[in-house]
Amino acid sequence: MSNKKKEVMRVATRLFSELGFENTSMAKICIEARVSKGLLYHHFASKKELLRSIFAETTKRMIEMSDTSEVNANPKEELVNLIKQLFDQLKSDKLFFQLNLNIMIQPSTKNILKDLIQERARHLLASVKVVFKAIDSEKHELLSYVFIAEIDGIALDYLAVFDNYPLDKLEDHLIEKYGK
Amino acid sequence: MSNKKKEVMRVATRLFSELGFENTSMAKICIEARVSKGLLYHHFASKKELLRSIFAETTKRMIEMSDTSEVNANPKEELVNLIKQLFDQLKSDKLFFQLNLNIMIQPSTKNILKDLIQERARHLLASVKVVFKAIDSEKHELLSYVFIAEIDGIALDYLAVFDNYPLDKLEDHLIEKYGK
Amino acid sequence: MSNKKKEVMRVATRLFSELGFENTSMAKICIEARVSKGLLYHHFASKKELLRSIFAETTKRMIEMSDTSEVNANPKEELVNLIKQLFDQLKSDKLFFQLNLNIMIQPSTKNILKDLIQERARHLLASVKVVFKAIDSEKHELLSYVFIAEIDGIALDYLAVFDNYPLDKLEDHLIEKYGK
Amino acid sequence: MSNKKKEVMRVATRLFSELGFENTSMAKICIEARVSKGLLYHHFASKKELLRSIFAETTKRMIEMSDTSEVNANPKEELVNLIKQLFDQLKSDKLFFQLNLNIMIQPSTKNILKDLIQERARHLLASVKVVFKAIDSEKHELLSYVFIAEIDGIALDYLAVFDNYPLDKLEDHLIEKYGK
DNA sequence: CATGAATGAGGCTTCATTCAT
DNA sequence: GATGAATGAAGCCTCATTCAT
Repeated sequence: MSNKKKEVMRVATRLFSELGFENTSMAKICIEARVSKGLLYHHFASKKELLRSIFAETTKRMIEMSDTSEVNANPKEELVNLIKQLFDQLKSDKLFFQLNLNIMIQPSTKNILKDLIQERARHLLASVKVVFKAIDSEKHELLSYVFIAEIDGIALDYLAVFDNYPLDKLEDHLIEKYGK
Repeated sequence: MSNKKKEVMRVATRLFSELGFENTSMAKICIEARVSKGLLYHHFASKKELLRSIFAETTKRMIEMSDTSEVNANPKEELVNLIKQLFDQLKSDKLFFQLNLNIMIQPSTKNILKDLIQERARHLLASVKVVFKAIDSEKHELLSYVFIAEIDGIALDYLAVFDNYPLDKLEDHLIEKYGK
Repeated sequence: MSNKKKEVMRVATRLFSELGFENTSMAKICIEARVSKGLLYHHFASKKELLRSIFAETTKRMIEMSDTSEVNANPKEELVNLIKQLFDQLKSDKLFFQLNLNIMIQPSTKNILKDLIQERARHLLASVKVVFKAIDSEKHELLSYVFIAEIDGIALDYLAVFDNYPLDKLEDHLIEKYGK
Repeated sequence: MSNKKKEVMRVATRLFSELGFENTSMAKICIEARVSKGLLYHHFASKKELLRSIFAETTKRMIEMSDTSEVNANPKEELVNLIKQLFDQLKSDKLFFQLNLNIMIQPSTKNILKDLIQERARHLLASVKVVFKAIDSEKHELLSYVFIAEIDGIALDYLAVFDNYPLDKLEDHLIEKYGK
């Protein structure tokens, strides 16, 4: 991928995160990426396609990351590691999580990304299920949904609902709960 | 409040939910509410004010509802009732929940509603705390945050992430977990 | 119809004629009509609708004109009058005829106006048929088509094909031919 | 002329016909002709030049065709043959005629082709005059103009004005009229 | 001959908001 | 309370053309 194309995606990701998809104009992206409108549309057919490219790229990276994480002998340890990893990301890249929540909820962007969201969700669920199957094979599906809901809910409350959210205490709580 | 003003709020709520705040024009609201632009701006100083009015009205209704729910002798029963009530609402008024998630996450609308969101969150947290205090006075704050995160996460996953979300199974699971 | 709306139609008609539909920007129409873009779109939903309005208005005027022309006792005299009238218009309002040829041939505009063109053509044919029926009841349909083709062909050749077109000689020729 | 250059002209002719000159982008021509933009501009200095090339090529073919038609002893038979030939072309290649009408009337394209249109018109008139001179030497010029107007008008009405145009009946009529 | 990244002006349209009536 | 004409900035996107490779 050409340098300028990458730079456009970088800038667009940041602006979509900070301002929201609808409030980020293609013109602003061009200016900040130091690129002409023509070039932007040379690489991305539309604003929607740009969003889809960003979302797909992100999903790809997520999947790669989870796939390369070594399979641990102990599933509970694995869960704890997963929790730590998620909370680290949440702390270090608030904007990125906000963007992802954002575009999955906003009706317009949600429709644009319908298929990609499904794909990502399926993959995430499958990954978590593998771990829970080793812990409780009977209720592993339900437990996976609960686990994901807890993480998503914490992210949502942390990013969008509460001021002074006790993120660290919640992390400790989850680690204790799932690590036994 | 005049009939036309109410109708405007009704229509705006629906359109904001269906299309998102940024994708709903004042013109569309006027047309669907059968009201002139002049009248709309007579009642609401701006689009932001309209959104704030809707959000505030919703918060007011939420608070009234939780305040009128009789104080139950048994806190666990109370929790179960709360869970049932929340899931019922979630099932019967998806769009409304979507709107609320939406505007709390979207950077632009979030800023418009900053104070109102805080107020609502504080109230919600306080209500839940009261219940958990009766169950486990030591960790009641943390448990309240977890409880809210679970509800929010389930709503989020149900509305925006998964297809075929097993909402009923999750409800049963929560009822069993919190009702002991 | 408000003054500004009429002015927009006047200006647009002139510019479409002079420059062609595709080469007339909405911005130019606004500037020359001294009207804001917002107002233009308040009155006309799109550039296509503006064109349709102009075409429909023109058709209306044409039909009114031909309907009010007194029914002449002598059909041949009537034909001669019709010819004179058409040539007068052709000479006095070249641009207007050019616009009409233009938009009926250009594929994009033709599609926009499909129904209106059909309607106008039907009316014109019917009017001419009435006259020819009184002259030659057997072949009146065919003769009407030929007559219209001659007029249209002359207009086309005069406006778009030949330099120094002998318009007056052709008028005299037609008058003699059809007036016997 | 290289294969790719020919292919570009073929594709451009078709697209100009189907969509109109203004609505056909150079990019689209490149895609459909499977040619890069660089190559297109290597062969044609500009979009205008491409149009001129197409128009000139067409004129050349027209002239060759009429020149190779053997000089017939009988001018009336020659006229009838000419009529048949024109109607055949009109039926078999509607789009091509539409393009030619199109670009001769559209103000922008008309200006681009001014000289080429004149040249073609002069040639056509001269050819027709030769035939009519043999029939009626006194009024041959006027009759030539009328004949051309009839053909052009019929083409125009057939292609752009009427639905269900009785093209065959008009052909028969002309054949009878001019063949005596 | 051939490619495709890159430009920047300009096109159509939408929109929140104001104001005279 | 109520109407709708009017504004002008800004948004997404298209396009002919150039140029380094």
